[in-house]
Amino acid sequence: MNIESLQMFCLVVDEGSISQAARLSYVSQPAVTRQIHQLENFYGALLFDRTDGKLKVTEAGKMLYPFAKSIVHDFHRSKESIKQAMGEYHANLHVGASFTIGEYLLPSLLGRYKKQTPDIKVTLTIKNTPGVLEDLSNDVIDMALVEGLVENKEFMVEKFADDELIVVCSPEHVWGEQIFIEELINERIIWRESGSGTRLIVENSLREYGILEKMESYMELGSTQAIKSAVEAGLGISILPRLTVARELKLGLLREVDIEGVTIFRNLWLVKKQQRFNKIGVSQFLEFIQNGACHSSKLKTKK
Amino acid sequence: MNIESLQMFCLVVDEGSISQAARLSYVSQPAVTRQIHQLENFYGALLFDRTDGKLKVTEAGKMLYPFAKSIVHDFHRSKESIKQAMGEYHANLHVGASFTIGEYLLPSLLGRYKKQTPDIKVTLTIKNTPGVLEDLSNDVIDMALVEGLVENKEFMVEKFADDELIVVCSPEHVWGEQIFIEELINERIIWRESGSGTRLIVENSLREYGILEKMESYMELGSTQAIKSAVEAGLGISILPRLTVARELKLGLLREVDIEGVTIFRNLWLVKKQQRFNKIGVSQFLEFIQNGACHSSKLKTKK
DNA sequence: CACAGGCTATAAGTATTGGTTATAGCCTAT
DNA sequence: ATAGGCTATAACCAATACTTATAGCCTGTG
Repeated sequence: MNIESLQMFCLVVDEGSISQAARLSYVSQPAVTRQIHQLENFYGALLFDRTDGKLKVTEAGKMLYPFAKSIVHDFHRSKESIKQAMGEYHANLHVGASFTIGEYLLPSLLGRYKKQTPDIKVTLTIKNTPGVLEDLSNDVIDMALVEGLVENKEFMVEKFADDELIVVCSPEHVWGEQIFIEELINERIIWRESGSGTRLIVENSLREYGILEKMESYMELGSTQAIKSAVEAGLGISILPRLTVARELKLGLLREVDIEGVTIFRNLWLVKKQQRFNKIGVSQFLEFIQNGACHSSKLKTKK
Repeated sequence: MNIESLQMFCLVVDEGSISQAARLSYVSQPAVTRQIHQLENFYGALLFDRTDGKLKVTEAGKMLYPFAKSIVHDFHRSKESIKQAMGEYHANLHVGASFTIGEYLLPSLLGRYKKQTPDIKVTLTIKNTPGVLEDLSNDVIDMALVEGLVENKEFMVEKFADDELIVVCSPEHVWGEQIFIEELINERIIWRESGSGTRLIVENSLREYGILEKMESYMELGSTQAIKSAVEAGLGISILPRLTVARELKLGLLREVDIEGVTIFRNLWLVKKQQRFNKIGVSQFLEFIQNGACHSSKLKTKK
C-alpha cells in the first residue's frame, strides 16, 4: 500500500472532493479516483458514498481517516528525522502564542532559545487563544503557549511558567509600597472587559477575600495597553499581569503595590498535540522550557 | 512509498539479513534488496552498512526504524479496524499474565469478559513477569497483567485490582479467628524463597511493625502450591495472597486468621504498550476492568 | 425545459514499478 | 583451494500508475 494514497485519501476527505484534491496535488483527476479505488479495493469497503452526485465519507472512511493521518504524519516525521541526521534539514519550529504571551514574554524567550540552538529556525504566530488552538489542531503550528487551561483529549498540556497579577498605580498615587486588601474597595479600578480570562482570575481571587462585592466597577477598557495608559495618567489603578507591565515598572511609569498577604498567580500553559513523534526542535524546546528558562521570579523588579 | 517496503525494512533490521527476511516473506532475495534500495534512494541515506560482508544498520537506519514500526503498526490496526466495522473481523485479544494472576484470577475474569463480549476471542499466555513483559514488548501479547510495578517508558501501567496477603494456618491450629501481630513471632512460618515479590511485600510490612527482626526463618519453599500443602499438613503457617488460597479456604483445607489492626495489600497491574491506536478489544477490556470487574472484596470468604 | 458547468467513472495508451530467475562478486570457514 | 553463505546487478515479464479523452450524472440558470 502506498502512503501517498493514504495522504491523498486524507486530502479528499478534507476537501470533500476528488477533483479538488487532484487540483491541489497537481495530478489528473482519474489518478486520484484510482488511488481511492485502490484503497477501497484493499480495505474491502467503500470509503465514499457517491449516490446523488455528492461525495460523502462512509463509516469505513471515517474509521480509516485517523489511521491514515497518523501514518502520513509519521512518514513526514521520518523524512525530517533522517534529513536532520544527514545535516540537510533545518527544522522550522512554528510556535503559536496568545497576545499577552506572544507580545510580552516570547520575544526574549525565543531569543534565548535561538541563542542556545541556532540551527533551528523559529516562527512565531500571535493570535487569540482559540485561534492559536485551532492552528494547533490543524497542524499549522507545532506548539502553543497560552494562558487559559485547555481541556481537550487531543492535546497535551503542561505548565511552563506562571505569572503574577499585581496592583499597579501611577507613581503619584498616595499609596506606599504595601496596602491592605480592604484599601482597594474605594479605589477607582480599571478593569478589562468582562469575559477576559485575566479579569476572571482577579475577580475570583477578590471574591475569596469577600471584597469583590463591595467594589464598584469604575471603568472597563478593551486592551491592556489602554489600561496601562489610563493608570499612567492617574485615572485609577488596575490589577495586571506582571509580564505586561514589567517595562513600565522599570521605567518608573507605573508603580507596583503589594497587597499584604495576597498574591494572585495564574499559570501559563504549553500545549502540543498528543503524538508519538515530535517534530525536530519541539523536544529541545520542551527541554529548554522545563529547565527553568522561564520563571516569574526573573521578571520581578523588586529590590 | 510502500508500507510493505517499510515493513520489509523492519524485518531486515530484526533479522539482520536480507536473505533471511526474503525467506521469511516467501519472496526472492533481489526483491528485498530492491525494496531496501528504494528506501535508501527515497530517504537519500544508506540504511545499512555493507562493508566487510556484514549487514550493519546505519545511524539513518536506526533513526528510521521506530517510524517504520509505527507506520506498519498503524497500518495493521487500520485494516483490523475497518474489517471489524464491516463485521468481518473477530478480534483475538492476546493477554499475558504472571503465574499467580494467570492461574488464580484470570480464569474467572476472562470467563466473565467473554460472557459480556462473546465476539472477541481471548488467548491467555502465562509466564513469569519478565517473560510476560518481553512478550508485550515484542507485540506477542496485547496486554499484560502482573503483580510487580513496572517502570518502563514504553509501557502504560494501571492498577486494575488489589490482592490481600493473609495469614493462613491449618484448620487444627490453636489460633482463633484473630491474633495480635506479636503472636506471629514464635510461629513456624513458611516463606517463599528470598527475592520473590510476595515475600518482599510481607517482609516490608512486618518490618514496619518491628517484628520481622524477631522472627526466625523456619522453612522456604519455591512454589505457592508447596507452601499450601505444607500449611495444610500442619507444618507451619504462612502469609499468602488471598487469591491463591480462596479455594482452600472455602473447602476448609486452610483457615484464615486476621491480624488485629493489620492488613497487607499489594496492587495488581495492567500493562500495555503506550500507543495511539489500541487493538480492537483492548479498549473494551480496559473498560471492563475499570468498571470494577475485579475487586479483592469479591474474593473474600468472610461471614 | 434545455443546457452549461461542475462532478466522478471508465477506457486506452504509455511509463514506471515490483516481482521473477540467472549470475557475478565478496567473505568466511573448512 | 574451495564450498557455501551473503548482497548486488542484469534481463525479463506482469502489474501498477500515470496520462488524455470521454461518458454519464447532477445542479443551477436562463
